[in-house]
Formats: sequence, structure tokens, C-alpha cells
Amino acid sequence: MHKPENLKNAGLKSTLPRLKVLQLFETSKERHLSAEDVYKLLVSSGEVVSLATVYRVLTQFQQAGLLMQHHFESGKSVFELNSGEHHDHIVCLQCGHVEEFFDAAIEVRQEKAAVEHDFAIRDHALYIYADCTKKNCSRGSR
Amino acid sequence: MHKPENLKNAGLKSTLPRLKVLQLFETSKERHLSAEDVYKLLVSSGEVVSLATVYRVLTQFQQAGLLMQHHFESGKSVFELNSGEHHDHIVCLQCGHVEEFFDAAIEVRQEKAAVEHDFAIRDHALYIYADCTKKNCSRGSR
DNA sequence: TCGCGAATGATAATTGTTCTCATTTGAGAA
DNA sequence: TTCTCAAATGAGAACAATTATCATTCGCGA
Ligand SMILES: [Mn+2]
Ligand SMILES: [Mn+2]
Ligand SMILES: [Zn+2]
Ligand SMILES: [Zn+2]
Repeated sequence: MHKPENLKNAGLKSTLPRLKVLQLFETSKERHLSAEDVYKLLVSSGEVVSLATVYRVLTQFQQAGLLMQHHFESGKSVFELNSGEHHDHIVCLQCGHVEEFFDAAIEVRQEKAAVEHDFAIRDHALYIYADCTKKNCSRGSR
Repeated sequence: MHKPENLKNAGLKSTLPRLKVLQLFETSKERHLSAEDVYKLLVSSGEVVSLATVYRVLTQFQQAGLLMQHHFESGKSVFELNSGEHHDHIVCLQCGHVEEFFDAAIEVRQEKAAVEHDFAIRDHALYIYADCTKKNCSRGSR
């Protein structure tokens, strides 16, 4: 469970809070976590890390490329381990369940749209909001 | 400049603040406006409407289908007149300039992605973040 | 013209996030 | 090992965007 290497070669010194947050993302059942999610999960597992530090660490990890940050409509941003493979998201409006997908044709057409409008594309966010079909849906989480 | 009809058949009673906000969207040079934009534009044109009312009216208009609401990464949401024709957005990361585009192929593929994952699509948000090529770019607005 | 429920203004409260600063920590020097 | 000190953390204040509260005002039908 000790993985200072990951932090080291990301240019971040290995500290307890950072190791805890990184480990949480690597072991959590949920792949997409908000700062508050991270904070509460750590607290409820006995680990004590201040909320301010959680925010700082999440931002640092994102800048270091370890995490990806997304802005769902919920108002709070969520983070996930950077798999290196880009994907977009389908978010259930009822239960908050998130599915990931990738569509090469969409990616190509986005690039096309940017070029046609004389923009140099940097990034994009595609969120599909929908109703999922999970049997236990409709019980609002997130 | 008096158009109580629009409000009437949207199920909203015709009040001064509502008329002012609606008129602003119909005459503003900028198509996409945040609540603060609306508030400041009204104030600077001599009209007095409280910020709380601006927020309330924007929300009501959005629910009534008169306005569309978007959540750009800026942190504050922006509104625009609902043209009835869906489109997505390219946002300049430097100057905040916004271009609109529509790509039928993207729309089709989004629907496909939702269906494949057993979701009933409700809505979607596609924002392309990029650098525009306006000669007067780079002077941060919004 | 009246009356009353709906809308508004002023401002407090909330939410998510960032900042400040005193204290602690971890990685390398001695 | 122990020492040193810049970097990191914790606690809480500060912030920005938005929503809620509530006394006052307004629009519209009787
Ligand atoms: Mn994801
Ligand atoms: Mn638009
Ligand atoms: Zn669901
Ligand atoms: Zn620009």
C-alpha cells in the first residue's frame, strides 16, 4: 500500500495525506470522487486529513497528470485516476451513476468543428445527462 | 419594446423586472450572459433590478423554456435566448469568446452511446475549450 | 378602485472552494 | 542518527456564486 514512487516521479514529495488520497482513488469502489467524497471517505476510514489539504492535493494531482477533473452539473467537480485514455461521461440525473464511453467519430468531428471556426482546440467536455436503468436507481446520491 | 405577450404565454405574469431582463437578452450585443452580466448591464443602463431578482427571473425563464442555461468551466453559468435550435459551444480559454456549432453526426453518436449503455438520454452538454484567433483576444473578459 | 396572492428588494445564509498563517513534517546535510 | 529548513498541513477565515428569508410592493381580476 506504500507507493511513494508514483508521487516521486510526478514531482511531488511523498507525504502522508498525499499517499492516503492516492490510495483511496486506487482502492475506492467509486471511480469518480468529489473533494467532499474523498474527505468523508478518509474520515470514515479513520484517516484524518483536513479538507483544505484534500482540495490542495486533488489540484496538485490533477496538475501533475495523476488525476482528471470533471465538472458535472451537480455543482461540485469530481476527480478520477488518469487512465491515459480519454473518455466522456454519461451521468444519471436520478442516482448520479456515471458511465464512461469513447466515440472516435465524435472526437474527430469536434476537432473538425474547432478548425472550421478557427480555434485551436485544447480540451473538451462532453456530458450526457440521462436516466439510467439500474434497479436501485432513483435514490439520489452525490 | 413592450412585449408582455411573451411572458404571458410562458405562464409568467408581466412584471417590470421580467420585461427588462427579457428585453436585455433581445437587444444585447453579447448572446451569452451570466447573472452578473445581466445585473451589471441593467444597472449601467439605469435600470434598477436586484441581483436576487435577476437570479430568480433567469431561473424562471429557463424553466419556462425562454432561456437556455449552460455551465462553462468559468464557474458561473450563462444564459441565452432559446432559439429552439440546439447547438453546442466552443469557448476561448483566453478571452471567453463563444462560438456556436451544430454537428448532426455528433448528435446521432451521442444518442447511440446512451442507448448502448441503457440510458434514456435527457440532455447533453458539449463544450470545446480552445484558443481563438481574434486579433483582440487574450484580454480576459467574463 | 380594492384586495390579495405573487413578485421584489435587501440582506442573511449556504455551498463549494481558496487563502492565510502558525505549526508540523520529511528529505537531505552534517 | 540528528539537525535544518523549505515545503506541506490544519484550522479556520475569506470568497464567489447562488439560494433562502421575510417584510414590502405590485399587477391583475373582482
Ligand atoms: Mn471517467
Ligand atoms: Mn449558445
Ligand atoms: Zn440512475
Ligand atoms: Zn480568444
